[in-house]
Amino acid sequence: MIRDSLASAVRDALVALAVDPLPERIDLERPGRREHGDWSTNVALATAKRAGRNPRELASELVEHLNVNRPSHVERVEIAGPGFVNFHLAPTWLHDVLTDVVTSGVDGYARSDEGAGRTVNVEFVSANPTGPVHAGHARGAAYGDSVARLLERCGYAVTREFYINDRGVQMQNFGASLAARKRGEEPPEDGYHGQYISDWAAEMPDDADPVAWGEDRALQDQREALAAFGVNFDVWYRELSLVDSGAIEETLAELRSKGYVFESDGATWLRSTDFGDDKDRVLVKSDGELTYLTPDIAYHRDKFSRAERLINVWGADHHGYVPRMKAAMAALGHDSGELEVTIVQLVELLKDGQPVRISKRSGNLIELRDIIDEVGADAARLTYLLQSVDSRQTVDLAVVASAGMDNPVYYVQMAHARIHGIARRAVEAGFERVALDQCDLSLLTHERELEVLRSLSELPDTVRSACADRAPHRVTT
RNA sequence: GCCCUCGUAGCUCAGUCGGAUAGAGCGUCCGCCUCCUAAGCGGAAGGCCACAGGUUCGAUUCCUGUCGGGGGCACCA
Repeated sequence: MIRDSLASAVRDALVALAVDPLPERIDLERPGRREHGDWSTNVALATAKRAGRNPRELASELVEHLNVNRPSHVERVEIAGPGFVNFHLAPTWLHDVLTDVVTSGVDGYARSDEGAGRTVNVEFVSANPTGPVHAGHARGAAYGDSVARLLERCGYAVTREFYINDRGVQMQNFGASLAARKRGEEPPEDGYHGQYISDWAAEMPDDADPVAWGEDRALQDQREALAAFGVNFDVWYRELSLVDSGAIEETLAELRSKGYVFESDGATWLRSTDFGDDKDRVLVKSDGELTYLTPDIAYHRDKFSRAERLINVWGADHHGYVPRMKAAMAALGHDSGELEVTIVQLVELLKDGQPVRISKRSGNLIELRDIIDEVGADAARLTYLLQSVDSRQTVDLAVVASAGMDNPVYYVQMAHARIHGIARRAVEAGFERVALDQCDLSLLTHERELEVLRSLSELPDTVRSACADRAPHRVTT
């Protein structure tokens, strides 16, 4: 809105000043310092060189022209620094922002349609179906869901997907552990030893298949815990369904027909080094068993048949796995970039100031459910989203649960309470709320009022960039 | 050893396509309760952007190297 009108005014000025070539884009940004005005452009710096002009002179001519032909709301235009052009605006431009916010509403403001309905599949959490969702999954859950929400806000058609690794030796260990507890015995050495195994075994009917029953039990538990966390998946995709549908064989056949598969040492290999991987990878082991990779390739192939773009949210311990999956997708003919993998760094959980060691073997783990019980789903989610997933995060549960100013969650809650307090007072005092177009917006001149409006004016850009960079922490900070 | 990632205020962290005097919260210090939540508000101090080079009008940002933290390097999943 205001940005467009300023940009077109700048463009007109450049034309009037016979600048050639004209820049393909005119950037208008909000200066960090108030004295640099409300909006600023570096266009003189950016175009002077190619147009054979002196930046400072060009800027000064621009300023002169713009002060004569002032766009609406503009009070004055100034030159600053090496050639920045700064616009100082009347508060009325922020009043327009308020009108825009109110008419667009909660669901309409800061929404964009740049996704244009393109399909994106966001896969996250994907915990093994051998136990509850635990603290190690929580950050990825909050992040993945928030990225999905941002994408939806920007007009993409999003599928939230959970991949279930229900094939392989871990499931057998899990089933054996349940069966052992059911018989009143200790689980096998390489089995699962958590308390939940005993609890679930007690629920298990005598005639149930421990593996199949256990998977359903685990998934039910995961689904409930994630829902309580505000995370709901559209698709729960079972690895076993790839076996049933023949997708794995199809995938192997396609890779083979494209010439990227070879036999060596009795095993079947993917020549992933053709696509940037640092070594070739085994698809079928010499004993005839599939590696973990092979069904996973088939799974991603299937996802590509359902969405134009894939986003995977993986834990830091999987980052070495990224090049081979990208290589496999390239072998199947997909452009790099159509598969994005976001690596979420680990969270160190502090309880009573001490790091909590999580061990799945011994069953010493903090469940997602425990965190929700302790601090609440909203507080936990916001805490995870306050920081870029690129860096390791330390979460102190005592702080998240605390009612003090060192807890940002609490700060937000208090602001919310206060706003409602003001509204309540207004009602008690007999004020009646009227439509915005019956209000005298020119009364909004206090610096604090303008500050709020300025923040609101930035929200659409914030959401857009948070979406484009898959960085929900831009919205929360 | 190789690869990825991070290193910014006392602490926890932002910093968008390379831009102006590097920002926020907490903590610290100073001030403020006689009606909108003191569960609060206002103000101040606080920086070798890990280090060394390079690229250019300009580098916290891009490139190379060094140091330090974390992670990964299977015919495991």
